Amino acid sequence: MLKRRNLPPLRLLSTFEAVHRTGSVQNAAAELNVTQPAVSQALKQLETHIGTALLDRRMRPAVLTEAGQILLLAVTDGLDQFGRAIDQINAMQTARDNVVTVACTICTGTYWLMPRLAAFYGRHPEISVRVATSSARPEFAPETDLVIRYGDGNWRDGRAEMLFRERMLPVCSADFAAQFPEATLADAPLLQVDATDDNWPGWEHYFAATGIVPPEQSHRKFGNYVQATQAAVAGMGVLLGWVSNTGDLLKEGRLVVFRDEPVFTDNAFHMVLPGQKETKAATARLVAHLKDCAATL
Amino acid sequence: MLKRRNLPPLRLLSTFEAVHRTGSVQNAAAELNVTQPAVSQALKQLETHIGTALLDRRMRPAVLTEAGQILLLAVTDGLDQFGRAIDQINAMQTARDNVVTVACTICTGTYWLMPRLAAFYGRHPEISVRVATSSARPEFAPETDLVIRYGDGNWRDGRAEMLFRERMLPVCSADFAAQFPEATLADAPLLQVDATDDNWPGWEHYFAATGIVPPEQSHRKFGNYVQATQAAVAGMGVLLGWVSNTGDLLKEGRLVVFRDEPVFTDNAFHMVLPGQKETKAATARLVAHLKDCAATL
DNA sequence: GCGCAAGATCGAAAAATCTAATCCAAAATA
DNA sequence: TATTTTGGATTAGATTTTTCGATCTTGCGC
Repeated sequence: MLKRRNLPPLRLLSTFEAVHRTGSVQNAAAELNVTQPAVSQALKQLETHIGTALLDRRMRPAVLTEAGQILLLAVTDGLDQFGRAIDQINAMQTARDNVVTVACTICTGTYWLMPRLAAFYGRHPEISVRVATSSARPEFAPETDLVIRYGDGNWRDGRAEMLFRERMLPVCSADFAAQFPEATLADAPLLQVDATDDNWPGWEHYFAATGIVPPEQSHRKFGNYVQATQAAVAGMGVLLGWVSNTGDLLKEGRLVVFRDEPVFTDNAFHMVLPGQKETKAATARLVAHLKDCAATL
Repeated sequence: MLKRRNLPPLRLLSTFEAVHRTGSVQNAAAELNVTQPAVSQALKQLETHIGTALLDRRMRPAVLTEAGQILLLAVTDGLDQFGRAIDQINAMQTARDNVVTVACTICTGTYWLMPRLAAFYGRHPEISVRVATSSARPEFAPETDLVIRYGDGNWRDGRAEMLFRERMLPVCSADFAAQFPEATLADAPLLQVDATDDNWPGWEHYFAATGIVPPEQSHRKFGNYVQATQAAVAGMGVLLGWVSNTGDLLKEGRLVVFRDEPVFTDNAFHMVLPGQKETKAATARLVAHLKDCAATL
C-alpha cells in the first residue's frame, strides 16, 4: 500500500506558519485564539518531530533557520492551495444553492408554475428555477428540492404542504362556443386525457358528481394534459379543465367556460419538501412565493 | 493583519486524503492507527466545516463528489509538498550531521590533527572534518563541534576530556646536528614562539625545569609554532619541540633530538565538547579516534 | 546595570480525539 | 428473494492531546 511519509501533525505546521506570518509567537497566539504557551509548545513539538531547529532563538525576534525557510515556503504554499480549493468549493456551492429544482407534471409546469416564475424572478433575480417535468408522477430525484403533486397529501417521501384544492370546469375555445352555441355535454366532442395517475379525476367523475348522464359518443383521447389543452384552445372540443391549469387561459380569453358548474375534487395540489435534508433558502423563497400565488388563485 | 482564511483543522484534511488513497474508511483507519469510527467522524466534521458533502455515500464504497475531487486534488498536492520539504530538510540535516568542525591552533591542526585524519577518513568515509584554526585560543563558534585546547581542563564552556599530557624536547634538523655536533643550548641559536597563550611553556620554563642556566644570546622569534617548526626543519636552530607537534617529524627523520632531556608540562591537551547541545554521532566517532591516537602517541 | 517584554517551562485543567458497542444499509451470495 | 457479508454511521464514555495559568529565563532597549 502506498504510504505517506511521516508528516508531522499538520496542526503544528499551520501554527508555525501563523507564527511567521504574524511575526511573533504572541501575535500568532492571538490569531489562533490560544495563549502564548500553546504556540510555544507547538513550535517545540514541530522541531522535535522534524529533528531540526526551525528558529534561531539567539536573536529576538527569532529568525528562521535554513530548514525553517524551506519548510515555511512549502507550508505557506500548501495552505494557500487548500484555501483556494475551499474557496472554489464554496463558490460552487453558493451557485448551486441558488438553483431550485422543482418536479411536477408537464401540465402543472406549463400552465401554472412557469407563468408564476416571472414574478418570482422579479423578486429574486439571483435564484434560478429548474422545472423537471416527466410524464410519470413527479418524484424526488437526487437533485430535486421540491415536488408539486396532486393527491391527499399523505406521502412518506416528504413533508407535504397544501397549495390549493382543485376544481374542474368544462371549457372550450371562444370560437367553438360561438360555432356551437347550443351544444351540451351530451353532444359536444369531449377531449379526454389518458390519466397516468389513477386518482386524477376525469369526465366520468364530473358526470357522476353533477348527475349528468354520460354521453355515448367516444371521446378524443390525448396522451397528456397539455396536448388536450392545446386541442381545446384550437377549438377541437370541450375539455374538462382544472382551474389551476386553465385559469390563466380563461383570463386571457383563449378559453371560455362551456358549462358553469364546477366540481371540487377530493384531493388537492401540494408542495412536497424532501423529508431528510434541510430546505435551502432559495427553496424556501420559492415555496413562499407559490403559496402567495395559490392564495390569490 | 493578513489573516488566513478559515481553513478546517488540517488533521481532517489528511484523514480525508488517507481515506481516498487507501480506498476506504477502514483502510485509512488502519493506516492512521485509529479505529474506523474515528475516521468516520473526522470525515463528517470536515464536511460540516466546509459545508458540503465530499463523499456520495449512496454507493459503497463511497465515491467523491465534485467538491470532494477539488479538495482532494489540492490536499494531495499540498501534502506532497510538505513531504518534499521535510525530505529536503532531512537530507540537509544528515549532510550536516556528517560534518564535524574542530577548532584548534594552527599548530595542533597542522602537526597533530591533520596527519591523523587520513586514518579516520579510511574508517569513516562518510564523515568530513573541518579544521577551524585561528591564531587566538581555540573557542566555540556556533558551528563548532569540538575544541582541542591546551590547559588544565577546567573550562566552563564545555566538558573537557584529556587527550595526552605534553612534554617538551629540544629538537633540530639532522643537518644542523651534523654541522654543529658539539653545540649546546648555551651556544646554539634558539627558536622561540611568541606565546599567544600565557600558560604555554617556552624556553624559560625548560631552563627552569632542567636547571640549565639560560643563555645570553637573543632567540629568533616566530609568530606561531608552525613557522618556528619550519625554521627548525630548515636547520635554522634549536626548537623547543612539543612531542605532539614534533613527534611525527622525529619519526620521519626530518628532525632529530638535540638534547635528550624531556620536560613534562603541568597542563595537557584536552578535547572539549560543547556543554549544552548533544554530541552528534560523527563527533563522537572523531573523539574516539583521537583518543585512540593519543593512547598510542 | 535595570527593567521591560517576548518567549520557555511545567503542573493542572479543559477540550479534543478516540474507542467499544451497536446499528444501518448496500452489495454479495445463496 | 432471502441471507450473509461488509463498509460505514452513531453515540456515550474513556483517553489522549491540547491549552491554560503561573512562573521563570533571557534578549534587548534605556
